[in-house]
Amino acid sequence: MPADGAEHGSSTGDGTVGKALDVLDLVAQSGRPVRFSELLEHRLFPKATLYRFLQTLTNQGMLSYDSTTGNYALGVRLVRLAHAAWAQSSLAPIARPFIDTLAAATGETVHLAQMDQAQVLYVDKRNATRPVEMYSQAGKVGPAYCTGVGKAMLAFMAEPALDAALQRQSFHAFTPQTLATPTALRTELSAIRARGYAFDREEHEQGIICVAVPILSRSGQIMGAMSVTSTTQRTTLDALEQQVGRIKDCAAAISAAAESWRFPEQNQKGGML
Amino acid sequence: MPADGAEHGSSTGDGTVGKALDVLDLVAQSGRPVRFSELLEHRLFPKATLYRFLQTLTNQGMLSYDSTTGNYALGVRLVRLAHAAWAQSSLAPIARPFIDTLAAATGETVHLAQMDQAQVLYVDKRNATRPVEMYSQAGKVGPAYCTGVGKAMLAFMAEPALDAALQRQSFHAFTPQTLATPTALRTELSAIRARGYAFDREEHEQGIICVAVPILSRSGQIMGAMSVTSTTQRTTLDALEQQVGRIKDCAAAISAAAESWRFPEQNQKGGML
DNA sequence: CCTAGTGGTTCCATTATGTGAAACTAAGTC
DNA sequence: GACTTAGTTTCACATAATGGAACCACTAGG
Repeated sequence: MPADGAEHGSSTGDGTVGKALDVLDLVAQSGRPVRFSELLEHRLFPKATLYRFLQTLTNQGMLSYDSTTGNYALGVRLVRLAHAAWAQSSLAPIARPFIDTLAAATGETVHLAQMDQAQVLYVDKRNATRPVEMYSQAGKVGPAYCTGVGKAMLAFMAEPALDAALQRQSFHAFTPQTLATPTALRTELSAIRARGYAFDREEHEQGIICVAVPILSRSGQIMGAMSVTSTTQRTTLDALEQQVGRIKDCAAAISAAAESWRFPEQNQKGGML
Repeated sequence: MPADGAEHGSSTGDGTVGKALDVLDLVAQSGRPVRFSELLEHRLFPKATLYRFLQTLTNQGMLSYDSTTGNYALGVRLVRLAHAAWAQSSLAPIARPFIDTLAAATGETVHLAQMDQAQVLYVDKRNATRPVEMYSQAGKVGPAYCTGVGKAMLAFMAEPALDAALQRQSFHAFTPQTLATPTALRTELSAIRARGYAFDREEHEQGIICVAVPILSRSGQIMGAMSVTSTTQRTTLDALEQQVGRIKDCAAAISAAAESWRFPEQNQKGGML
């Protein structure tokens, strides 16, 4: 019984379906339409096997195939599925109004993120100046160990899941400030847990700082995190920290909204809240 | 669920992977987190089989499972994949600047759509007057036979594909103006082919009109379509038709951009354009 | 306390399915 | 015309999916 934690087998784990999804990832990772032979070079599967997977996935609309160039690309069916995923499994639709308000109030960039495969997945973003850019921004992934939202979420994960997640961090030192070892990170995480929110002290990108708070369910489960981000030119960490009350209020509001959400249709049966 | 459009390729066709994806669709269709038993009621698979698929998909992050409520929902991994799909297989990223310009110039709503499983998939949208509401629109699907973009694309499809697509239209008469038979539609399609662009004469929604043009590749392949949409209150079809030159220019520009795109990295090897 | 019912999980013999080396075709190249 | 390189098909074989049935874990009711 795989509890709902942030645990994913990923690597060619569960049977045929898992393998097929690996192929999907392979195409996604390459970031552009790719030829059969290019995919083959990853040595993930033998020729015939890979071929069969590509056929199947194309058939299913998960991949598209351009017969003139011989290129495989991710299929539009994914966009359709993602639309549904977005609506039902991410915090984004619930959080939207709150994030709008926060972005307007702070005048800074606001990120909403969730955990996916031990990485940070940005599910929404408000850039005070520019309007939102759908899948171009949302859907992006980033490292967990060196971003504000990432650390905020890690800090409030249960031990077994946390352990698994830490195992999968790359601990690449993007900047001199990056906490590039598991121990350093663990120390930081308990500080965050005590403090209730996290900082990004230019750990991922030079000049970029943020303050991030976790979004917890009533039962204490980590659902996501949000951050207010800025640059060292525009402001300081201390100044950002002034906003923390506001941000926590916003997170609490999102959490409450998510709680009472519990999906309309469902209540008709039995109010098992 | 048979509101509009055609049933999609469910058919439980290609092996295990296809079946697993059907389960994914099942969850997507329900539009909210669902219980095991609810999914079971669709009688798509026997108990044990369905259970195994849900396990696998959850493991893979394609579904998420909330252990407190026992609900399955679409997983965030889909959002990540969609991000990639968006970037590599849809016209949206290429078309964006052109669409921006067009929306600004016309002051009307602009849609960018592609064909997915014989239905129209909106991959981008600009609403000139109000702030952009892309989240709610991009990823949405609509019927092909009674929308401007749908007809524009159908009109320029090759016969075998067109035939298959028509087979899958529901031909539900949304309004009195809807072309609700294959023959009526085919007549309209050849008119569109001759004219070079399509109208929507309140065929899908009362009061909504649009003019749509196909986006064709150099080789004549249909890549997508775009439309300028308005209401009968604000304007008339004749007035919209005035814009057609502008729209066609925009479509041509997008096509050209897509052509020259051909994905950077790729040219290094052999210029097989 | 027992019994029936519901919703979910696990077993395991059966067999369908996926597997992949190798053979084959198509299209260039020298 | 011999020689690559890229993609497709075949087929004997073994793995992996299948699903009926048994098995919990609860809850309700008697």
